[in-house]
Amino acid sequence: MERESEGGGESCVSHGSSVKRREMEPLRSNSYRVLVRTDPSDSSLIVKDGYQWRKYGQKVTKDNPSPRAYFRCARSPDCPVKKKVQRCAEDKTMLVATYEGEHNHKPPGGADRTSPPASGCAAISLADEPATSVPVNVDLTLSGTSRRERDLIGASPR
DNA sequence: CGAATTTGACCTGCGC
DNA sequence: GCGCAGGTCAAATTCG
Repeated sequence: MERESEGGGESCVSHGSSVKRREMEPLRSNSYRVLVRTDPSDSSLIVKDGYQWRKYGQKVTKDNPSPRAYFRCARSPDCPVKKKVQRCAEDKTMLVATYEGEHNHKPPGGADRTSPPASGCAAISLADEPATSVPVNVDLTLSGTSRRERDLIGASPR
C-alpha cells in the first residue's frame, strides 16, 4: 500500500501526543475500529458497511479538527450497536469508524457478516489490541445514496 | 406525509 | 470543587 498503511495509519488511530484526555479508549471486547479509505472530495462521514445507520449527533473533538459523527443502527431499535466516524487527522482521505457492540440482526444488504463490516470490505482492524498495531485500510467505495451526500459531494447547495 | 439528517443544548464523567 | 471534553437527546428542517 502507500504510506498511509503504516505511518499515517498509526497516527490516525492513536495520537500518542500531548493529548492526555480520553484519547486512548480501552475498546471493549465488542469494539473495533475500521479505517475506510474515501475520496478526498468526499466530505461526508457516511461509511457504507452494509448496515443502515442513523446519525444522531456530531461533535468536534480536540484530537481531530474534523467533526466526529455518531451513528446508531437504524434497522433495529433493539440493536445496541453504535458507530463513531471521524476523519483521520493526518489523512483527510481516510475515515476512522469505531464500532461498539454487535448487531442483533443481519445486514439488510444480504451480507452474511455478523459483526465486521460487509459489502465487500477488504479488512478490519483493532479488535482489542493495543493501538500500536497497524490498522488495515479498508477500501470501501462510497456509493452516493444519502441525500446529504449529493449535497456534500458538490452538487447544488440547494 | 413520513423518515432521515442537522444543529444546539444539556448531562455525565474524569482530570486537575 | 470546578472546568473541560465527550456523548446523547430533542426539536426543526428538508427530501423522497
